[in-house]
Amino acid sequence: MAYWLMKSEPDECSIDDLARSPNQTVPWVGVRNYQARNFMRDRMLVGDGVLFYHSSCPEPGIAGLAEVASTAYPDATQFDKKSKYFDEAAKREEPRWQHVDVKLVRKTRLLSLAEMRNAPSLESMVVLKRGNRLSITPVTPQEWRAVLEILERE
DNA sequence: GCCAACGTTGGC
DNA sequence: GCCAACGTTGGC
Repeated sequence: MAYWLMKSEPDECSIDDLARSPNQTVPWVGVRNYQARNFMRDRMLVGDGVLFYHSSCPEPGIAGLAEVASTAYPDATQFDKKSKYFDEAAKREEPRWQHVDVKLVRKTRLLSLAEMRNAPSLESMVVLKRGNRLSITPVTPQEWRAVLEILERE
């Protein structure tokens, strides 16, 4: 059992969008970074914990808890010329991009980026490291518990 | 809109 | 393999 933080722009898919999706599940399409892809392809298992994070928005932060709901499979948008995620270098017989499905566990209060930065127990989180831009980052069990503990305080 | 940080591309 | 140029991310 592993834990992850996954960034989503609320304009694209917010925690409420996730809650309204069929089975409260969305395919995590559009990742076009090899390191993030490799996490999904090589390390994610069904049931892994996910911190659902809102990025590139007025109030960035953790907006809910989710879980990995599938192992990785090819991202259809890489072959779709009309998609903004189209990748003309991707071949059907050798898909370059893969993704997992993510299912809502529960919406939480927003644990803002500022509050995350202020929490000593979250200091080691990869997502808070200077210059980090990865949209998917590993979370340690200790960090996961610390996030839950902070959320339970209110 | 700015800009730091980092990833990717492509010439050599 | 090096590295400059360029593109993207994402907080502010």
